[in-house]
Amino acid sequence: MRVAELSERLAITPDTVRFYTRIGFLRPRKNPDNGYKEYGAEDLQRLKFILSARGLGFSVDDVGQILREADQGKSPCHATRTLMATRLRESEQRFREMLALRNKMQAALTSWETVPDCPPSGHTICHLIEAFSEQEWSAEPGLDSSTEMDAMKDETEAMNKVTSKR
Amino acid sequence: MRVAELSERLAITPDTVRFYTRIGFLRPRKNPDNGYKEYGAEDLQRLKFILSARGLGFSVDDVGQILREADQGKSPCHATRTLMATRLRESEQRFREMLALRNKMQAALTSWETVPDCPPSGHTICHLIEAFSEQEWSAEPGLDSSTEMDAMKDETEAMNKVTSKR
DNA sequence: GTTGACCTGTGTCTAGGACACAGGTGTAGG
DNA sequence: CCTACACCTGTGTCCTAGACACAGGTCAAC
Ligand SMILES: [Zn+2]
Ligand SMILES: [Zn+2]
Ligand SMILES: [Zn+2]
Ligand SMILES: [Zn+2]
Repeated sequence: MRVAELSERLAITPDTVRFYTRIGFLRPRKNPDNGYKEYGAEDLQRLKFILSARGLGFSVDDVGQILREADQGKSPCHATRTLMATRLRESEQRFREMLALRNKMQAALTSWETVPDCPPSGHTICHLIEAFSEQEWSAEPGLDSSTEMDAMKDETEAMNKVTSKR
Repeated sequence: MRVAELSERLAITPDTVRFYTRIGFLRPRKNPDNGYKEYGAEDLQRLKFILSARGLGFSVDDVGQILREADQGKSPCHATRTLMATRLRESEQRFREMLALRNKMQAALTSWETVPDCPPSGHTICHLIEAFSEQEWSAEPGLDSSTEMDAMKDETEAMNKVTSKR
């Protein structure tokens, strides 16, 4: 099996296979005739595992850690649990930030609907952006993350509703 | 004003100022005595603008486009509106993906609570990951994004509730 | 003059591949 | 046997948005 066949089998690009080869996750043997890399059944299994782990939110570094532990004959399960817990926490964090940003973007775009294009005067660069940011700095004096917390609560409710719906 | 003072004024790191200088967004004059970069009032204004735009979700490239247009004397408002609309759509997309991933991560971590650590057998790498992914592949046969759509609807409802709460 | 704290510009690094490119391989036709 | 041409391969570089390391310069105190 060469890169093309392996990548076709798992519905990924050859570049992804090359990448995991480059960082040492796959160990093909080098065909001495043409210098091409020949992948075996073990590489196929490893690549499947890598893709599964990546799809679950593990970083490439995490996968490397797990693979290394497994290669040494140790059970990587503890690392798996710990890393997943960490990644999930990080995910929540970014999720929260994205939610706040998304709301801000929507608010900006909506508020711009009633504002005409600003002429290119010298004392501003783009009034739309500058005005919205200024207004945001001056307004919302007591917004100490309590509304964010409410947002997160509603989020979670919605998500649980969805999850239990299956 | 040198990097330190400028960065201190806007509560950012000197590296950020250096970065925007490196890519040409700021144009300090070079002090011939010591080679240090001297920033003026215009740089301060531009940097404020850059930070506002970045905080609204524009990419650095977007900001460059807007700045270039403004420098040419043209009104960048149209570009601002168009780019923001695009960034908002992208944001929704990533938001949806993050939501799905987050649910998957939670489901995995929960399901692992009732499973013991797998011994390091030769035919698997980490049973936790492989079993969960397999189960996921085999289950959910008719999940053609309709449930995801429902999720998005609930998301939007929750968000609107939050937004209107202010 | 010298010590030492601080400051500066430049080069390199990050994650996860995507992309460009020069050259090799294989096969069909002549 | 040789060539044309499509496809394939490995390697090097690029992307975000800055963060970090580091050698050397600057400035005030002593
Ligand atoms: Zn004005
Ligand atoms: Zn404008
Ligand atoms: Zn087993
Ligand atoms: Zn395991």
